[in-house]
Amino acid sequence: MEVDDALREALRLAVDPPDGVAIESLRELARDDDATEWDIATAAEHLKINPHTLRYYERIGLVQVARDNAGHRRYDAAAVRRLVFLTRMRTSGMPISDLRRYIELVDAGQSTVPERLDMMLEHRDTLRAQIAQLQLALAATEYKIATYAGAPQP
Amino acid sequence: MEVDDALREALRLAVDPPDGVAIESLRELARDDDATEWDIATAAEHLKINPHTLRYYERIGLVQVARDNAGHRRYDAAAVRRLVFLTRMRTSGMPISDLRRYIELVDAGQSTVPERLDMMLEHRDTLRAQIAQLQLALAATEYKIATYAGAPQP
DNA sequence: CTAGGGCTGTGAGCGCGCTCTAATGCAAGC
DNA sequence: GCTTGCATTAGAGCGCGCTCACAGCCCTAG
Repeated sequence: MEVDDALREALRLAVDPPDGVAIESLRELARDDDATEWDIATAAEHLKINPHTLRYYERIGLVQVARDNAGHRRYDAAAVRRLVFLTRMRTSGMPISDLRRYIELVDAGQSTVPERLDMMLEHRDTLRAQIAQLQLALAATEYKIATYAGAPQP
Repeated sequence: MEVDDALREALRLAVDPPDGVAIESLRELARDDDATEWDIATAAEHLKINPHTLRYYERIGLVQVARDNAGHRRYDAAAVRRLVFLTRMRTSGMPISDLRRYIELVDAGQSTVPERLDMMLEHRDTLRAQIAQLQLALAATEYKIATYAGAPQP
């Protein structure tokens, strides 16, 4: 069947790892180069988010950030690590309300580990479902591309 | 290195295909069972979107839907197929403005195939990037899970 | 000493994509 | 015939997550 072949090909393209996730991107999660002390502009640049958003996150209690003697924010390694995690969770669709809850738990100490684990397990499910969705969308897109490119003006 | 092992494991979990995308989910894209004639409630149920949203999509020109003699919407196979595609694109983050443009092109006929192809190619890039992002988020989540579950109250 | 630029906090504004409201209408069942 | 229920339309409203505006402060360069 011709259509089935096209579908299978679209599926293959959609599911095959695109270009490999670099392990370096992960290492930062465990890293601890405690020399960093960034101002808000630098932090925003590295995290690729708007400085306004950084202030906003602090306002709603997602991070605490120390000030220098001019009253300006100084982002240390711990703050940056937390923000990396937060932005990862945000870009993967975790709502701010959940993040506030999670941070609340983190700040409450070790006794909250079980609930945090629950949250992460749930988010893992969400992520898997989301990835599956995106792979379907990718397959649909590949299919359209094949249709459009394969037979130019039929 | 212990940390590296944990990272690699998290990565493996994140990138390995979770439970396989069913090819059946794709087949509907090419299907043509022209017997379908759904009212808005049925269509909404099948597409898993709010009836209000269906009306909204029609209002902004994403689909045209015929009426029965009571003036109620009747979704035929063509409309449903288009809506399946539209919702897939929506859930994968394509903005409504782009979808309007795309539909405009589709309705304008074969001569717009090259531009449609461009749009799909661009969306494919977006999707791949998005999936990569999600896999990073998933890896981060797996890492947290491993931390929380692996060493209960260290 | 002064001007400029970038920071500060806080409240308001905004864009997106729905989602609901309100007024009205048709159609089947009792 | 009347009620019940789901449909219709256009327009208003809303929740989320930023994003910006404003007024004031501090530091540095000239």
